[in-house]
Parts: sequence; C-alpha cells; structure tokens
Amino acid sequence: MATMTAAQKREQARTDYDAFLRACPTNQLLDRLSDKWVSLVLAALSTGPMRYSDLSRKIAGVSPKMLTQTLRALERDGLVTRTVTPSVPVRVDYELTELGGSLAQLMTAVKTWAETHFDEVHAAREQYDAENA
Amino acid sequence: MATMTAAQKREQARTDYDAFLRACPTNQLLDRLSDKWVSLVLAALSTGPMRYSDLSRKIAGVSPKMLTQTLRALERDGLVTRTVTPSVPVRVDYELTELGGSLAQLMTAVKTWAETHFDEVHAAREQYDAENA
DNA sequence: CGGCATCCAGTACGATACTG
DNA sequence: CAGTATCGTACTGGATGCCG
Repeated sequence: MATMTAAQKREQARTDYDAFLRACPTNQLLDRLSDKWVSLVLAALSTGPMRYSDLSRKIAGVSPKMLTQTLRALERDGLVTRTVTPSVPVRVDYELTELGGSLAQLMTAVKTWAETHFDEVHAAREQYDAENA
Repeated sequence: MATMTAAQKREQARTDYDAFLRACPTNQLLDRLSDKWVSLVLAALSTGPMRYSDLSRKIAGVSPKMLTQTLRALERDGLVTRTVTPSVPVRVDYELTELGGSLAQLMTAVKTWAETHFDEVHAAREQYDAENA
C-alpha cells in the first residue's frame, strides 16, 4: 500500500521524530542522568571504590537487578570501572573514573542544593496545599 | 489475625521502609529532579517567562498532560509562578521564581557537562560495545 | 487557549530463585 | 560473593475528547 491514512502518517512522523530525539546528544545523557539509581550510585562511589555488596547495602532499597543494570550502564559510558579479582570467593570493585568523578561533583552540588533549600520547598508545598484545600 | 506470615512481615517491613525513604528530604527532591520533563521545563524557562503553548512548542515531544503535571509540581514546590490573565482567550504565563532560577543554573551546569563530555562518553560506549561483541 | 478526565498499552521495576 | 533468569505487576505516560 503506497497510501497512508492520516493516522498512519502521524504515527510515522512520531516515530521519525522519536528517532531524531534519541540521536540528540543532550537527550541521551539526560535520560541517563535522570535515572534515580544513577545518582545514588554516583553519590555512593564518590567517597571511594566499593564492592558490589557494599553498594547494595549502602544504596537502600535497590534490587540486585537494578544495581547491576545501573552499574553496567555507567561502565559502558566510561563513568565507572569494574575490576574483577579472581579469588575465591570472587571480588568485584567499582570505582569512579575521572569522568565519572567530575559528574559526581555536579550531582553533589545538586544534593547540596536540595539540602539547603529543602525547607523553602517544603514551606511552598504547605502553602500551596493550604490554598488548594 | 495477630500472626503474620514471613511474606507479610517482609511486606510490612518494605512498606515501612518506603515510608521512611519518602520522608527523607533528599530523596523527595531527588525524585523530582530526576524527572526528565522537570529538567526540560527548567531549561526552557531559564531564558525568561513563557506561555503554556510556547512551552509545549519549545519542549519537543511533551504531551499536554505531562506538561501540566510537571508545571503543577514545580509550582507547588515554589519553583515557578503561574500567572493567569483573564482575557479572551485566556493567557497563562509561567516564570521561574528566584528559587527555581538557582536550581535552573545547576541544571544548566549539568547540561553543559553533557555537551562538553559527550564525545568522551560516546567513545567509551563504542569501545565497550566493541569489546563485548 | 489552557487545561482536565478517562482509558489504555508498554515497560520498567521489584520479588524470587538459581548459578559459577 | 556477584551476579543472571524469569515472572508478575504497578505505575508511567500517551491518545483522545470535552470544558471554561
């Protein structure tokens, strides 16, 4: 069929557009950075290298699945290094790369902002909720 | 029933724990900040006030629903102001508050980081993918 | 124009159990 | 210890249509 319905055209346009968006550098990284676990892992590693089990303990409430997934993504992006020591039992250390460290500093700044302005945000929320009773 | 199965106890513990986590200031804001649309709205507004329709045009691919949802969340947190001009047709302007502006600066820093280091990340990805053929 | 309510599909995430 | 595999679901977010 060479002809397309309007709905199909829209669908096609949407698909093309999504592909375009995904190609955008900033959006690619934005997706990564706006992952909750990424921030937490970065923060956890910012104080130094950690083992897998250390991370799972330090990062409250993370499932093995998500932890592995997150670490793999960060490793792929060159933000952390994964070092396997083939002893018995196996030992795996994760450490921030220089690149990862620079990003972690930014995240720390954000965290600091959150801590500094939390009471202002909280107050704003209370007021907003009160006004919209 | 006063007694609980092990599964129920675990469930209970998980719920309590979630509640605890949600009470943590940093986590509350982390959830907000790790929202993709929040970053984009903040970025869009950092150059000045904008109308609803301007935002929906500038922020590529956002649905009305998410845009409204995001704006409401930001308004509630005192990060943006919503000004309604009761003309016909209605006109609604959104603008960053001072608080929102300070956060937007942080997000800009992150965006700058992304643009600066994108090629490094991209190179890391290619290498990683090549090694794991 | 600037929303809000409804419905629905995709998927991301957690829980669980098993392996080298 | 450090994961992988599988399954179920709850929630996210898009599409649509109606209102002030």
